[in-house]
Amino acid sequence: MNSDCTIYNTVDLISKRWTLLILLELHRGGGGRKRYTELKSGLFDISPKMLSERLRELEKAGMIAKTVDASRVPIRTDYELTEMGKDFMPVIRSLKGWALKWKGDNRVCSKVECAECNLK
Amino acid sequence: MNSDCTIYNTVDLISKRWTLLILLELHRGGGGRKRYTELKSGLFDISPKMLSERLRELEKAGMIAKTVDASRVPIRTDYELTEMGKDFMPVIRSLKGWALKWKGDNRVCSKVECAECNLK
DNA sequence: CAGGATCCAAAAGGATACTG
DNA sequence: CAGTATCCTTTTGGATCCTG
Repeated sequence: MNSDCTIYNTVDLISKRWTLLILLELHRGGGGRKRYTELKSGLFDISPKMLSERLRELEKAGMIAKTVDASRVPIRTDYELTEMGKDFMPVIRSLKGWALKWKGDNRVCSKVECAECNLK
Repeated sequence: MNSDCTIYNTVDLISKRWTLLILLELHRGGGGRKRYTELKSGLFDISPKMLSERLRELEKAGMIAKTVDASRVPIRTDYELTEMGKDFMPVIRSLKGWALKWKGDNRVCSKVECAECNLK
């Protein structure tokens, strides 16, 4: 369509399955670094293929940063939100506000561990 | 995943291809009613199947309203944003703000008629 | 542990023709 | 005009096994 349109490309990135959930997962509990396996169990149904694919996309987009510590065995990898990624949270918050206002009768799910709802 | 989670369901709705573009198209030029064909030519690459499918979804979600005037031939149909739909614009605006801040070097495409960028 | 490689099923989307 | 119906291609994603 308009592959040189920033808005369109942004929508294209964030509208992919799991993407928002991964960002929320990285934001959970005050942010900070999270391991691949940690993310994987937080998003408990995701396949390794999907997770690494999305992580690659998000890293390329500049929303997350990857740190590898190869000095130890096994290799340790961490992911965290960049400033750009953190700054995206208000967008999600805005979406949540809208949903709470207009879809309130469906109510936000009550599970404490629901990554989708876990945005303050 | 969590089909009873409002946030998740919202993301699921709006992240579908064309959905945001249709909303923007309905918002264009001060809002107001738009005909099916009008929308179709505004989103010039969309297939009739996609357009009617998305319109149905959005209507069901309560974001747009459909008006049919069968008293005349040919039948005239109009679509417009509901209050819920209009109230969604700040969410898109928030997304655009983020994109302009962080993806500014890619710049928003300059075409005046670009529906994606046409949000004030 | 942190993925990559493969294979396969399902869903999404496009093109086109048709209709009340 | 405002779609529906059909067919077919492409994409997406899940399951699983493998490896440095």
